[in-house]
Order: sequence, then C-alpha cells, then structure tokens
Amino acid sequence: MAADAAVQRATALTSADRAFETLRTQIVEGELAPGAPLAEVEQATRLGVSRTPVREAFARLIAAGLATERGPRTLVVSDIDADDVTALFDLRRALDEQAARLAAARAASDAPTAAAFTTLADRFRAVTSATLQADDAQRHGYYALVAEFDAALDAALTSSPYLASAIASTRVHLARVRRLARDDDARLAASAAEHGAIARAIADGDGERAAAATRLHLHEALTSIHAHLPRSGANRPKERA
Amino acid sequence: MAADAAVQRATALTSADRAFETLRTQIVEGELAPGAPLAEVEQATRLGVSRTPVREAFARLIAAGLATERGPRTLVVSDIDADDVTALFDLRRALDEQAARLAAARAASDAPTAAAFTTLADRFRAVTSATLQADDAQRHGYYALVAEFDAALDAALTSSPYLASAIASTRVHLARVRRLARDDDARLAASAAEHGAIARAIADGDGERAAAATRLHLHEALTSIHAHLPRSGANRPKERA
DNA sequence: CAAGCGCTGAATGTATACATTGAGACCATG
DNA sequence: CATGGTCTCAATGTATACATTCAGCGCTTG
Repeated sequence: MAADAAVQRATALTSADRAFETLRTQIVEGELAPGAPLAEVEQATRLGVSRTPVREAFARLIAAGLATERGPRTLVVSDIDADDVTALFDLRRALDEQAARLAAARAASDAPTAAAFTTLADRFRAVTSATLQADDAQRHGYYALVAEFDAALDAALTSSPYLASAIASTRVHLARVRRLARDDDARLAASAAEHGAIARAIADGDGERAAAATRLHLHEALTSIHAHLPRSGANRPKERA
Repeated sequence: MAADAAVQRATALTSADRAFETLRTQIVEGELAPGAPLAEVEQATRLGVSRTPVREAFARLIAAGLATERGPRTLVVSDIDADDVTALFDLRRALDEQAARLAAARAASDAPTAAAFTTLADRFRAVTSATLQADDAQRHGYYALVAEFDAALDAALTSSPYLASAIASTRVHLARVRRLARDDDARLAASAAEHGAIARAIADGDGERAAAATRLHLHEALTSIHAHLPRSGANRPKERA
C-alpha cells in the first residue's frame, strides 16, 4: 500500500542522506552557528552514525557552500556577512534575470505555463500590507507563496537544467540570509508587489520586462537586507584566504 | 628549499584529491566515455587506493556534474549531447554577461585591471586566420590565451566569489564540449576577434558593451558547436529521469 | 626565567571487515 | 516451452581498526 511505499522510500534514504539533511537544516536554521567547527567524531556520535556517512555529508556541505575548509584539517560552518550577501546577489542577478527571460519565452508558447504565472500574479497582488501582519504565521505563509513561485519557475526551466540547478543552489544561501535579516511587513508587502510584477511579465511572455522586474526586485531586496544587517565588517578583517 | 616546499605541497594532496583529479581529467579527456559505469571497487583497484578515497572522489564528481546517479546504486559518467550544450549555454550567458559587466565596472575604477584587458585585447587581435593554422599546437596556444583571459576575469571578480565559482564550474563542462566539437581555424579566428571585442569593452569600462559582446560571442560559439555536433537526439529519447 | 625541543593525544586520512540489498541466472513447474 | 521463484553473488552502505599528522603542553637547558 501507499504507506508501505512511503516507508520503503523513507528507509531507502541512506544514513549519509539523513546526516546531510540534518546538518544542512541545522546550519540554515542557525542551530549550528557560522564558524562552528565540524568534527567528524563529534557529529558522528551526535547523529548516531559512524564517521563514514558523516564524511560524505561533510563533502556535500562543502559542495553546497555551507561548510568551508579552514586550514588543512579543519572544517567550519561557512560564515555569511554583508559582503557575502552582496556577492550572492551578484550571482542571483545573473541567474534570476536569465531565468525570468527563459520562463517568459516559454510562457509565450506554452499556455499552461502562462496560466500558472497569471494565477501567481493574482495571488501576489492579494498580499498587501493591509492583509499582512508581520507575525510568524503570515510570514511563513508568504514564504510558502514565494516557494510556489520558485517551483513554477523551475517547471518553466526544464530545458535549462544547468541554470535551474545553479538557481537551486543559491536558494539555500538565501534561506540563511533571511534568518539574518528578517523582513518587516512593509518590505514583505513591497516584495509581494515586485513578485507580482515579475509573474505578470512572465505570463505576458515579455522577457525583457520580466528581467527588468527581476533586477528591480533584487535591488530592493538587497537594499532592504543591508539596512537590516549589522554593518559590513570593513574593520573586522575577513578571515577567508 | 623551494623544491622541498613544492614536494611538501604535492604530498599534502590526499589520495582522495589525486583520485578526483585523475578521474576528472579522464572524463574531460574522454578516456572515460559518457555513460561508462563508475564502480567503487573497480576504480579503487585501478587507481591503487582503497574504496574510501574513491567514494570521496565520486561525491565530488557528482557535485561537479561530471557523474550522475542512475538508479539507486549505479553511478555513470555524465552524458553530454546537443541539448546539454544548449542548456549549458543558457547558464553561461547568464554568468558571463554579468561577469563582463562587473569586470568592466572594476576596470573603470582600477587601472591595473584595465591595463590587463587592454593587453589581452591586443593579443587577441594578433590572432588572425593568417597567423593561425588549425594544427594542434596552434589550437593549444589559442586555448591557453583564452585561459589567460579567464584568469583575468577571475582576478576582476574577487568581490563576487559566488559568481566566480559558478563560472569556474561551467568551464569544466565547456572543456568536455570542446572535445566533442573541434573548432575549425575559421571559427578560432572569429572567436579571437570576439574575445578581443569583449576585452576591449571591459578595458574601456563599458559594461553594457562588454555584456553585448559576450552575448554575441556565446551565440556564435553555440551556433558553431551545433553545426559540428551530431544532431540532437530528438528521436533517441533521453534516459534522464 | 625564557626559549626551544620532544612528547602525548586527539583528530583526520586510509584501509578493510561486515551488513544489506539488488540483479541476474538457473531450476522447477504449469 | 514459457514463466515464476529462489538462490547466489557482487556491489554498495556502514562500521571500525590502523596510520599519520598536527597542535598543545610540559620539560629541560642555557
């Protein structure tokens, strides 16, 4: 039955998978603070597995950019500061603009895609500062809507898997940034309007408008984040070779 | 002594590093053909190490996109066909245009950067179909010049490490594509001219011109590659879930 | 008392032994 | 003869034992 299949699939996850997921979540959620050392034996005992799956999980964390090798034999949780956010957005601008262009091109020749983004545009428009109070439930609901937008974008990028994969990797880091700089309700409402504009441009099949709307959104988001973030450590020398 | 230091650094490479480098090279060079299975025991005996470093090397190959998990317990060398090339260039366009823009911005305020790209522009201009015969030595020399250009771009992107890292990952795949579709000398000469135009625009600090020149170059390169490649298997259904 | 040397210990890097699962072949039976 | 089942085997997944290296600390000596 379906439950058995689900269990089967659940147990098909290896210990390495679980270790990676656990560590990834704890890093993104901030339970493992930036700079915290990642020792094999310590994490192995903590997660209740041997060192082998932990090693594999560490390798994936490094590949995802969530852990950094500091020195020859020391692994730490990646730091993330204002400069990193700027650098991350340099990449996001490149990826998201192109994604918006491609999604619009697809919507122009694929009715279901266009319909999906039309629906999303309407739902984003329904989110205003009036309906949105900055309590955690509302915030969570809004982020869920953004996640649906991201999923629609992914669905429109099936023919560009390299781009889709690169975008997916940036989303992990974005989740960390969100924890650092919590959006206020005004910013959330503005963000909803910007997302709506992007979705509408994609639905209309207007690639350049979609790219421009994306650039605008990213600029506003970056500005807001920097306003809410501790000053970039121009004094504190970054300890990254 | 310097030699000792070099040896020291060489021996500091772990078996996993060597295994990864060997496998990566052999995949890029085509010694390990696309679709070839990667078995732990087989590669371990072949490379003269145990399974543990091989496992780590496999994990890195997957992260780099050079190997793909087919089925729950089978790893194969990633395939690469005409559709993959198109998808790869969707990503490259996004990354390289942004890189050109950022490099130009840096050149506008950093004289050494501008000077470096001026020199590169001149060297690219010196490469013409007259001076370039399509023997392997010439081709290798030209690709070395392109590598210098890439290095200069990297140097100009120190403040955008995420972008630089994403670009570096695309270069690995580009090397594989080059093996599939060897450029003829006419294409190489045209490519040199296009690179020269990009370098000059960056040196002039003109970001939009640099981005446009990049887009043009990528379009021409993609067209040339597709002309030299076996037809995209629209009939052969791609076996990628 | 300070400086340099060596030692100890804990961590990673590697190898190998054990567990488990999946595929393929062979045999039995309808 | 085809089909289903079981059995074997080989490969991955995991755990653990061994090797190696580096950091911290104490001791010795000038």
